[in-house]
Amino acid sequence: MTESIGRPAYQQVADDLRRRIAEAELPVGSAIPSTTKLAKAYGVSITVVRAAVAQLRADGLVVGQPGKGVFVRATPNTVAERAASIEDLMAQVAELRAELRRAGSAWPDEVAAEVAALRRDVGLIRTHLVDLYAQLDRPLPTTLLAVPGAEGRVSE
Amino acid sequence: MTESIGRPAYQQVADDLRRRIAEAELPVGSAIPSTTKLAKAYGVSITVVRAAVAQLRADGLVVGQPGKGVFVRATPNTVAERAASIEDLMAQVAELRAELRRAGSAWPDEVAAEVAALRRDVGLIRTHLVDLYAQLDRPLPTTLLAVPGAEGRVSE
DNA sequence: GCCCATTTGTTCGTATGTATA
DNA sequence: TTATACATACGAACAAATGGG
Repeated sequence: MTESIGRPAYQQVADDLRRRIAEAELPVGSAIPSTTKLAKAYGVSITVVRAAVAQLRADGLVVGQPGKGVFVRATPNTVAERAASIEDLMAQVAELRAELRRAGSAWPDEVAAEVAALRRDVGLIRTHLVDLYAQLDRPLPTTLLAVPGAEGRVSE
Repeated sequence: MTESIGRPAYQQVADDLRRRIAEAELPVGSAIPSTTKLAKAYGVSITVVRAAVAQLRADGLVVGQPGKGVFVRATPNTVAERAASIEDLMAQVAELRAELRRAGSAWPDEVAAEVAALRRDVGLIRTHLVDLYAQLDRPLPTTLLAVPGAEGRVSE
């Protein structure tokens, strides 16, 4: 109606709600307007609002409680902030590896095996994260690429 | 018949389609039956079928082409691979912590602190991956949801 | 405790637009 | 051109949960 662009109405509503959540106009923990209120505010039908909210719910941004409302669960831009935690994790792994090398043979063999398996899985996760960033059409954080953790040679 | 359980009809249809895709009854690359055929086959309305297919599409299992059909894009196992690695990583961390507790004083304190920090960051990584899946219009792999001790609480 | 308005979640039917064959 | 099929959008109805009176 108001928009004549090709993008579907329910996605436009979902995008606007994502923006309002990101800009803290709809803070985390608060309830978004009800379905009927959103329909009147955006000038669309109930079906369009339901489709938009269903998309946000599928994304995990909001969670609905029957009889109460739909509440904001997280913000879309927390992803970029949490990307730093990856860097921290890699640093922790590197530190742990250094500690392991320093301790040398004082460590039980089975524990060394556990740590090795842990390192392997972290590398796997890193690979998957790279793939996910690629699918997001978002540049991979340089800190994630610069991590040399994938190639740790412990005397084994 | 299938209404004996409280699970919604569209989720039951989605579950059955996932099973048929996983068992290669609907191979990757092939087209699933049309909306009307599925509605008649399952004895439900068009709306239910469309909701089920929309869920599969959000999970990245199928992709729809207007005028042609809905084609299988991947198997649930493939999609669940990334989530499974998370599960393994968390299991490894749990095992490592158990080993740490068993070894007792044999472990240096600084290493114990590193492992604790590592465990904290693994939880952060999990939430990070959840958000990445959200931005990919894929809500959550079911295996990731089924992770034991999956508290949706981010310390916030 | 009971009734009632509100809200979400689900389901139904139908109509229109667009793409494919 | 006609037919099929998906995507979107409209309206309507019911159940369940919540909260106020």
